[in-house]
Amino acid sequence: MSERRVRVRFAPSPTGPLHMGGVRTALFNYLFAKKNGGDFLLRIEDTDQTRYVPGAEQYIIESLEWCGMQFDEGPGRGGECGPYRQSDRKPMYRQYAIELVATGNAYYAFDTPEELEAMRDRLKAENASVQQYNATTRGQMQNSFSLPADVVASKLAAGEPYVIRFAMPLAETVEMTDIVRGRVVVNTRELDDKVLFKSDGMPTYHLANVVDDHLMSISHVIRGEEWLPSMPLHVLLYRAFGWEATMPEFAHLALLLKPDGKGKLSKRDGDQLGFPVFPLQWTAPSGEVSKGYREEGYFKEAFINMISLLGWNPGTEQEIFSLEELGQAFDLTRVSKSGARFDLEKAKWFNQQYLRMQTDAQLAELFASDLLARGIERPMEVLLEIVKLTKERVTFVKDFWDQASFFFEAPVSYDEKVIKKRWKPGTSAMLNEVAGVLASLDAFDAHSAEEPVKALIEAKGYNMGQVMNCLRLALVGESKGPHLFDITAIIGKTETLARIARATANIAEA
RNA sequence: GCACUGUUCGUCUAGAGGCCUAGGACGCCGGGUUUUCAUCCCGGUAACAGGGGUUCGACUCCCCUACGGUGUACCA
Repeated sequence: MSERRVRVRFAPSPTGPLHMGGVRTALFNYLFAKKNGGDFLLRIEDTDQTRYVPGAEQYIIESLEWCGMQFDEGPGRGGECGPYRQSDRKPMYRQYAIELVATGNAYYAFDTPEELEAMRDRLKAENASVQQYNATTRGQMQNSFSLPADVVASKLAAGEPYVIRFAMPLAETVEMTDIVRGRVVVNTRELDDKVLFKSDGMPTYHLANVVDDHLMSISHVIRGEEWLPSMPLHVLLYRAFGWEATMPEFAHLALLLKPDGKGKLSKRDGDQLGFPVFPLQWTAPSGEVSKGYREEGYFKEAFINMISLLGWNPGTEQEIFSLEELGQAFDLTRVSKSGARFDLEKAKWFNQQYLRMQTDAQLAELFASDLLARGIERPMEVLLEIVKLTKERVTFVKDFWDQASFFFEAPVSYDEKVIKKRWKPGTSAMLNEVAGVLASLDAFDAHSAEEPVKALIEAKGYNMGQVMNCLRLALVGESKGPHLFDITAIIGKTETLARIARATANIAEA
């Protein structure tokens, strides 16, 4: 058993963009594969053509790529067990369903949707505890267990629509082991005769999933908790096929919850929640656009790191992990049993941590493209200086503009609160004196400018705080930013003097 | 309704019967550094859902209740 090669798969259905919960499921699969030197496959489960959304599959692949989770086998990448899209595997499934019929584990059913509804209504009216197609009700329905063999044969020969249902045992205890939850016991009396093969010729999730996992030699099924209730069906299918010896181990992950604690996070939440639920921006066929972490300015490393710690922890106090490190540290047995709620503040903190890990040159490069979008171009040396001075006060690359726009544009307004507090009578005159000192300088680097200004303030007995803050107001427009003379050095003498002149001319003394 | 599943600070979590006066992180609050803002440093706030057992001893084991989640489709 322990000799078995680890092979896991992420098996989304292309009914829309992948949301962060899906990304986390993919990530845990990926990390488990890395940890165990195994394979990570991508399989597209598109057995429901009515829910197919154009672009969704591409979106899923792009998302995995952005996150750095390269799959070893999958659509567009190939592999020994292809194809990896269930619609492309369609011809393979029927024989498995028929095999189950032959062994008495499944049967043909001819009931129409109306008949099914009638059955459920009737059982409901009788106050039955369950309204299901199962061992006790199937005898009253239209199927190959209840109908005479010749009738069934003629219906099939006549091409009448049918489905193939699993014959769930009447009352049998199924004991299973889940890596996250431990032992799970269910009695089959609670389960129904699930449709395995649909009348449109496609398998349902249950059949396709089990058959493909078997054919692809999947060793561990790591999926969302919404599948926990169907684990017994799947286990029974493995038994019915005689594949129990190579049945994968199961691990059901607790779901990501909505921030208000009302249900699981779903695709439909879009960005109604005040934060993105998708890794990448998504434009629905309707034209509606949902935000993505990538477009919001998150580093993918921060996104992955943040998501990895939702429902898992390494057991140490380390919180910052590269994808590589996660692959070393990951352990399925340390996955928590309860659902996790995402915290935007923590996500921002992660991004800030990763932003600080970037080199100044990388940040300058990123800032440069942001500036370019604003029509601003500056030499890289200058941007490098600005980045060094402001990187400690930003969380996202896009924040650089808020923290550094005054390096490029003179303030258009002045913070009223600062004016009220600092711009006392005589301020303009003081600043003009400072301007006079600055105007006389030859060298204009931070040190050369700072010393004479301070000397002036001390010689005249001015209030250092008042002069400096007012000078900052003139240059920046508000009370923020790096060391004042680092600013003057970058914007230069001409611009510095111009801003002082404009401020003294425009700000009224309180 | 029924089945399954879960429940430690606001949030993510540590805790596998005595190491717990329940630890960390984010947030928040206070203080210090900074002539501004931010950073940084220091400190603080805040939780074992409730009730029964078992045990010398329960956050840890069992039962019940409450609350939450998922499932109950020819959807995945």
